[in-house]
Parts: sequence; structure tokens; C-alpha cells
Amino acid sequence: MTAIARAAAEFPRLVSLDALRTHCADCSMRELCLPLGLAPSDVDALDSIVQKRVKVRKGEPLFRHGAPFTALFAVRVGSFKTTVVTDDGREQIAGYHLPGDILGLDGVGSEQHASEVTALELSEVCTIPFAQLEDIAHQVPTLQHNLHRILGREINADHRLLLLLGSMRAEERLAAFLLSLSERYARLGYSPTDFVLRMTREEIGRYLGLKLETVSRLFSRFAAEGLIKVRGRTVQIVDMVMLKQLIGGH
Amino acid sequence: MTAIARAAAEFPRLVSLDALRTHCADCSMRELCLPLGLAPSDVDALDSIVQKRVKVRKGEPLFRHGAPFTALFAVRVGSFKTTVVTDDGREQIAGYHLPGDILGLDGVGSEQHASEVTALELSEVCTIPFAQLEDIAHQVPTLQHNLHRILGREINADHRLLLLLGSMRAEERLAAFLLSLSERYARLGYSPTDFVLRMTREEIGRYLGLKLETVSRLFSRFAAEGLIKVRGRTVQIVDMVMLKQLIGGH
DNA sequence: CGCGCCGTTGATATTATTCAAGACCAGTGG
DNA sequence: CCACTGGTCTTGAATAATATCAACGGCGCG
Repeated sequence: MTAIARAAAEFPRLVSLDALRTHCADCSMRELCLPLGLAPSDVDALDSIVQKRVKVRKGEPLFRHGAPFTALFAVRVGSFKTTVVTDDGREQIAGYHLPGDILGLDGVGSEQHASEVTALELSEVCTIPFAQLEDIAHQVPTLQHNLHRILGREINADHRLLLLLGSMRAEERLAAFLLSLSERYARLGYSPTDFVLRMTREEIGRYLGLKLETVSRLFSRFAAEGLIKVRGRTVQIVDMVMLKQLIGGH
Repeated sequence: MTAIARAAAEFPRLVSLDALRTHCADCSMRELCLPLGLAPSDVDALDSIVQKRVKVRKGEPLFRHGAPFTALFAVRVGSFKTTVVTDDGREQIAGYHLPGDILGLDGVGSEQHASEVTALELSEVCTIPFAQLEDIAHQVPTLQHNLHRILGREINADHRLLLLLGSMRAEERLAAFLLSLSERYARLGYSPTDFVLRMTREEIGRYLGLKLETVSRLFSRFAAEGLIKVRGRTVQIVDMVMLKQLIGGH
């Protein structure tokens, strides 16, 4: 593991204290977020409604199940989980979110959030009031189009998870999970092979539709088979090819 | 050949397109579909881009996995399924669709459809070219808002299915499936207790993440317990209360 | 009438869960 | 500095749930 990759994985980004407002134009997530492809003047328009950064501490909710839907959130720093619950309290984690991701999309379909978003570590988001976003999107076709694409990509991500939950065996699920994290970290400029999980075994299980013991056993087995190295939440992918072959190996 | 291509081939030019046009204003699905809450003049604007009805025969695809995304479709008559597939060919059914539902939302996130939609019986859809829909939505805020809500509701529906697949036992899944169908038929003005399934046991299984034998056994068991009556695909819900209690009964 | 798909049911195998015990690890206070 | 504590993680053994394999019945359609 390189020092840079390790540092990036282990420490949340430092936040400069002097900037009170978020400026999309300066944001390192610009190209992964809503402003993608916008003209500078349109980025300013978007900027004007984006409220200043909000810090969320580890374990704290950004919004709760049933809360009124007023805004979307863009992850700047840190990571989050989205959970859905049954009437009798069982939970399913519908997604893990990294910088650049947009949170709260589940509220777009109704007046209330059907899910709950919680920080997995000290994190930071930009708040984007939805009514105002719709107004500006109405004037800026590219922004409207970006919003559509973000909603559409959420649907695609959910479909991939449905496929995983509905048709894959436990070992395939975990392999797919690790590979998906790898890919996402790579896209953010981090190491695709070395990273630190931000969630517990139980949370991984609630995402993959498995019990925590099953997840733990699989980590041990993957390590014994030389596919990965694990030490607690630190994971190193040793044999990416085999891991990929594992999916679809019936 | 997809249904659209066939329709284009089958209707010669001498047939007046106007006569074949769908008019949202007259459509019985008006209040369940995109035009909801639109002023009459705005309905006309939407009408102007909605292409003539397309018939899709049983088992035929409306569009295939990987096909370029150009349009959304509104179900007028009949029913459809949306399927997602793994690289190695395993399928998951992500949704069943009834009149008033909008199909093809999975394409909004990219240039191509990630899923495939197939008719379960002789069905009929309206084709809504997406680029033109975005244009009109740009002029009609209510329509833009409706589009957002439709995308958002798809996310909510997917989340409910994730919850089902990730956290429910087989019997709970089937009960939830039957209750969800019941509710949707009721909303369409049909009986909430008596309906005919349009899909095979295997398709139900691919939706619920179960094998067809398991689905069949559960139907038999529910019938033996007096919850439902089954004859082939004809289902009658006898004890709605018990069926609801079954979910979350662990 | 017969063929093919669909559905049911039984016996068995497999997979993942449950229950249980203990190890590890970081933080805390004596 | 060390023991203590609570949460997390690992591992084993027994159990439960669902899948698999297999046979057969039935219905609808050509």
C-alpha cells in the first residue's frame, strides 16, 4: 500500500476553516456531482442555492425515516448509508455513499423520506433545497438533465442491488460488494486494492441480505483462499481476477 | 424485432396517424400518469409529442437490454415485467407493471437501457420520446415535477423490493407480493381480492428471489391455511388480515 | 389427440442462520 | 500501567430454510 493511498483511506479530509460557503466551482467533486457539464455562469446559479456545508458526526442521521423532504444533499467528505425499514423494524441498507454522491433521492417521489441516511464517520454535505433546485433546473436544461441522470443512476444502482439480492449466493454477494467498492474508490482517485471499510460486518450483512456471521466467515474464507488480505476493516484485494470470476461461478 | 419496429412496419402511411394518436385528455389513465394535475393546454403540449399507441404481443420485448434509450412508455392496457440480468445470464425481475405505469425509467441514467421490458399479455403503450419530454417539461413546471415524482416513486418501489429481498422470509415475500398486487388492482378499480396472475410461478420466483417450487409450495400452503384460494393463476384472497399479519410475523 | 409448457409434490442436499463461546481491540478510569 | 468494559469480530456445532433433483399430473393449444 502506498503512503498516499493509506493516508487517503485512513484519514478524513482536512477542511479549511475559512470558507463558510461551499462553492461548486472550486469543489473537487465538481465533475462527479450536479454541476457536471454546466457553463460557469450556470454553476454560479446553482451555487447560489447551495447552502453552506453541514457536518454530520459518526452515527448521526442526516435525515430520518418519515422526515419531510425538503432538500437533496451532496456528499463532500466522508461516507453514509441509506437504510429502509419494515413496519416491524427490520432494516435493509439500500446503499453506501461516498464523496460526490447525491443523498435523499428517495424523497423525490413523495413529500416524505421513505428512508434514513446516517453518517459512517465524520462527514460533510452540501444542502440543496429541492424546490429551488427545480426552479433553477427549469432555467438551465443541462442541470435538469443532470438531475434526471442522477435519479436514473440511482434506479440503475438499485437494480444492480436487486439482482445481487435476488440471484446471487453469499460468496458472490461479498465479492461483488468488494469489487464495487474498489471501483468506486478508484474513480475517486484512491487505491482500488487497498481500502478501509467504514461499516461493521453487520452493516455489510444488512446491505447484502446476510447475517454478520456469514459475512465474517466469508472474509476469513476469501483470505484463506488468497483472494484478499483482511485485518479488521482494512482490506487488501490480492487477486482481483479470481474475485471477479467468483461472481457467476454458480 | 421489437414491438416498435414491427408497428412501424405494419402501419402503412395511408393510415392517418392522427386517427391512431393517443390523446392524453381522453385517456382513462390520465390521473395515474404523466398528465396528472396539468392544465388542459399543457396536456395538449404533452399530447403533441406522445406517439401513437404501440401494441406489444405476449412475450414480446418493448425494448431489450442494451438498447439505446430514446423514450419512456406509458402502459395503457395489459401488463409488463422489467428484468435485469447478470453477465452470466441469471435474471432478476425488478418490477411488474400495470396500466398507468411508466416504463423505461432505467434508461434515464445512461444512454442505454440496463434492463429489458416484456409484455405478459397482449398490451398497449404510449411512446413518449424522452428528449422531447425534457423539452416540454422545461416549459411546463408541473410536468417536470411529475417526471421527478415518477422517477422518485420508482426509487421508492425499488427500495421496498430491496427490503423484501434482503430481509424477508419466503412466506413473507409471497404475502407481500399478493398484497401489493391487491392494492394496485384496487387502485385501478378492480377487485382487491379476486384477480388473475399474469405471470408464471417461475416469474414470481424471479421477482421474489425464490425458486418456482418454493413459490408453488407456498401457494399450496396459503390455500391449505385458508388465507387464499388458488386455481392455477386465479387467486382469491380470503383472509387479508392474516395475510398482512404474516408479514413481520417472525 | 398429443405435445409442450406449467404446476404440484416428495425426497434429499445444500446453504445460510441460529445459538453459543471466546478473542480482539480501543477507549477509560483506577 | 494495567485492568476493565463494551462493541466488534471470529469460529464451531446444531438447526432451519430453501434449493435441487425427480416424477408426474394437468391444461391449453395446435
